[in-house]
This record gives sequence, structure tokens and C-alpha cells, in this order.
Amino acid sequence: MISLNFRDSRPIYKQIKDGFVRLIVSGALGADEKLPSVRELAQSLAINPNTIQKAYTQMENEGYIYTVSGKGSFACQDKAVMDRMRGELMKDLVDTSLQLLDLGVSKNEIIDKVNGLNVKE
Amino acid sequence: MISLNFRDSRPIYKQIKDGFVRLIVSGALGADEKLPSVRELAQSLAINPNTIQKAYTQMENEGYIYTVSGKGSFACQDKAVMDRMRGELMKDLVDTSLQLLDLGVSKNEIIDKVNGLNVKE
DNA sequence: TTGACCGTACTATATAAATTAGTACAGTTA
DNA sequence: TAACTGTACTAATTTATATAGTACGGTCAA
Repeated sequence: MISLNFRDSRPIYKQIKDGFVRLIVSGALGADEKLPSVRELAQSLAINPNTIQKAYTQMENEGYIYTVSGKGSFACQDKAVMDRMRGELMKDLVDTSLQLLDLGVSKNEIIDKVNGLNVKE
Repeated sequence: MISLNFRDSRPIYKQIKDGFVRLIVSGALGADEKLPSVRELAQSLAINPNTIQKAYTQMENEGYIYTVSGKGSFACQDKAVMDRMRGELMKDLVDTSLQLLDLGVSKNEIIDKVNGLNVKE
């Protein structure tokens, strides 16, 4: 479900967070689906539970998941969260595109690249 | 020329580095143009000279600038550097686009966004 | 009701990364 | 010579990251 890459410069808690956020916003983790428990995931990834907890806490603060006391953590699919994510990604897209244009890459080259992507169902 | 954002999670030396790299690859800092001296920039940004030095050292190692002993640091515009930068940005573009597609944004919406960008001459 | 889960909240510790401070040396230039 | 340049150190500090261990209250099924 989540994999770690120790060559990644991002800290572990961040990799976990980014991984789940991506699963959630892509729909791979549906609304109200349960996330692995803190202890369970910590064991399967062979890392400290506190590191998972840090990721979960941040995700809850940012509205990606909610927790039910004694039961576990569950995915949110709040419209506001999705909209925020879309906004951030669009901003990234613009930033990257502007830099590419600065570097002499044409709009058509960029568009062709996007057009060539495989859209999974 | 370079501004710092203390709310940015990136370390200071990284912000400085990214800032100059962007100036260089965009051509805002032309080939063989001089960068501010380590001490001068440190003073104007009110940070430690060692932090600037760290950014400059990395930029030189990566081929973005070269230094002449006793004179200063100057911008490179090496083709290999430009190509590498283009490659990295293209990868970012693909990553961001794929996430947008996951979120239900259509290819056409993405392409329209790119098409709407102002190309500065 | 007991036992096994769940998230959460602590304290403490260890390590690495980032930043600051200060000093020093060699090359350049007016 | 004096003022600048990059560079190379050591040292100290702060912050971020990760681990370790303990504890508390809620949930749920046996």
C-alpha cells in the first residue's frame, strides 16, 4: 500500500503522508475506507510508530483523513480538500511550464508531452 | 535579485541555490555575468556567509556557475546543464499532470492552462 | 467484563541537517 | 598597500527527524 525509499531525500513521515494523500485524492483509497493502524503500518514498514503517528496527525489537520476514537483512521474525500489539491497542482503545472518556456521549450512540445500521457481508465 | 521566504520549508541555502539556478537557466543572469560576492549577499540577506558559500559550492559542482579565484563567481550557460534542467522539469511536468488526471482534471483542461500562459519574449 | 485492538499524548534520547560564528589563506585589482 | 574575491577550516547552536518506552481512554467482540 505504501512503500518507502531510503534514497529519497524526503523524511519518512513525509513519504508516508504523500503516499496516502495521493491514494486518497486519486480515489484508490475511497471515502471512509480505513487506513492501516499506526502500529500495524509501523510494523510492516519496520519503523517507529511515532513516525506514522506524525504523518497521520498532519493528514488529519489538513483534512485528508478523520479518526474515530478507538476505531481507527479513515479517508476523507472532502470537496474542499480535492479543490485545494487541484489548485496546488495547477500552480505547480504553471510554474513548471513557465520554466520550460524560459528554457526555450515551446508550448507545443509541452502540450504534446501532456497529450502523450496514458490515461488510466 | 534573490529573496528569502522564512515560511518556506526549504532550507535557506536551497532557496538561494534554486533562485540563482532559475535566474541562470531563464537567461535573466546571462553567461559570464557576475554573481554577488559571498559576503555582499550574506550582508544584504542578513544571513551567515557560510550559508551562501554552501549554495555557491553546490552550484559550481553542478555546473551552473564557475569561479575565478580572487575575482568572483560567474554564471555558466552550459548546454549540458540546460539539457539536464529541461529533463528534470519535463519529469515534473509529467508527474504533476498525472496527478491532475487522477483528480479528474481532463487533458484538455491541462492543455488549455498551458496554452493560456503568457510567453515573455 | 476481559482482552485485544484503536488513536493519542507524553518524556526522553540519539542522530543528522542546517545555520551561525570566527579565523585564516591565497589570488585579484586599483 | 588596501580592499576585495572565493575557499577551507573548527566550533557551537539550533532544529528536524527518528526511535524507544509508557500511559490513557475509547471500541468491540468473545
